[in-house]
Amino acid sequence: MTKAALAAKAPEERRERILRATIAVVRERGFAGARVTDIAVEAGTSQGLVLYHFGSLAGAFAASLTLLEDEFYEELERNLSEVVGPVPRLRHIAELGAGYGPAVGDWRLWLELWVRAIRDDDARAARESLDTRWRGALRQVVDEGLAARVFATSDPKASVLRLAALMDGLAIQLALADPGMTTGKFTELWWKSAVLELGISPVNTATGPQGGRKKR
Amino acid sequence: MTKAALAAKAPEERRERILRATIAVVRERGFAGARVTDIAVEAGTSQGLVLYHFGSLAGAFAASLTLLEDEFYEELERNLSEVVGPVPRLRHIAELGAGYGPAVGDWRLWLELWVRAIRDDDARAARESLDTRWRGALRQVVDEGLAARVFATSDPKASVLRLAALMDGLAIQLALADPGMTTGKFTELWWKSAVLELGISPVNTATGPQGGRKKR
DNA sequence: GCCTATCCTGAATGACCGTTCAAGACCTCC
DNA sequence: GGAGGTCTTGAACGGTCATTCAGGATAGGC
Repeated sequence: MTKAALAAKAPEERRERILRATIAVVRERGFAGARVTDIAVEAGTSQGLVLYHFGSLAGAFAASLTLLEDEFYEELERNLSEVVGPVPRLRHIAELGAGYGPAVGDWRLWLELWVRAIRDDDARAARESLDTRWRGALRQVVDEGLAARVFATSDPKASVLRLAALMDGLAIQLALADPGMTTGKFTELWWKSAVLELGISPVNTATGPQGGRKKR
Repeated sequence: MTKAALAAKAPEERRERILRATIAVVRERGFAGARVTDIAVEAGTSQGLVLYHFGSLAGAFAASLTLLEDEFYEELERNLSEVVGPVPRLRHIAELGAGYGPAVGDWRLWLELWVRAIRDDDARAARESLDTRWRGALRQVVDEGLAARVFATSDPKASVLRLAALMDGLAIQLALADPGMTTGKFTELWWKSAVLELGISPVNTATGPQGGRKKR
């Protein structure tokens, strides 16, 4: 049965490989430039199989969005759990945005998603869900900070909205490699706004003392 | 000669009409969805003429970007001159972003430009120029305010960067009609940030007294 | 060990669309 | 008033894909 079980999983694995390939290709060429053939090659299968599983190219796009959502959620949670205490956590978020990984590529993917969301309902739903979740996470950190009295804001919801929007706006410049924008500047610009927005006192600004990053 | 002069202008007028049509079509369908035929129909001419003037569809896109830049500059200047004094001017900017016109459509065009800028050099150059100019205008207002001692910031450049980025970020939500985002909220969220960022005292917050909008 | 449903392939199909082109209109300048 | 350039047209061309399809492989149930 072990062999059977493994074998039974094969089609499912193929399917997922195609979804990952779809995301990779979109990241590379954008929705507008992604071809069925590109996806098939990237996934190491045939065009036919892409269509067999998802019915159409648009279907593959749509399906890949839900994978994207799932992974985003997962990674977000993993990332935030790495760090304790509202201030370090917020600082961590500032650094996450700049990303230690292939952040520029990721932000480009985000831009692609925004534009697709203008005209495609699946994309619209996905980006809305992603954004809501993301703002929710930020909100949670803010609430923690308020409860601990290290943050102060009269309108947490508005503060979160602004901080989230600021990150998107800075991300555009990062994604487009605007001259003068670097990951370091990204982090510092956002962090400074967060400090201002949430009335974090300079005493609390240092990340060292009350918690801090675990590593990396 | 009057008739001759008018006639001589005709080709040039056609050309410009095509460029405007190009922008209109891109606004409507995005770069990815804009066809030569769409542009021709929108401009009331033939496909052939579009290619005759601009060599290729990409050429028409590129040329339309410079028209876009020109008009953006012009409108920006016109808009800012409508109002005097740093605080009212800043407030005016907050309202401009939300736009009393077809702002949502315009922001969508902006999104399109951002994504195209990822892979197309003309678009990259255009958006960079647009953005630089825009930040320059904001900077000028900030400097005015600093000189008049109604604004206070330790790092005007960073403040401008943040306020510009925040506007872009909020614009995404406006463009995508994120539930809960309206033009009114857009203005207020941004304005509140500007007040915080530039240390505008509540006394100066009211737009009425020392200058204010002219009308509309 | 066959049978059937699922999975998979890649060649064939056909639509779409950018670009080319041959022809004609129109203007200007001589 | 006509020669020669610039404009303008729309039909024809050719390339690029998404999608279809006919046929195989594979595997689990009988």
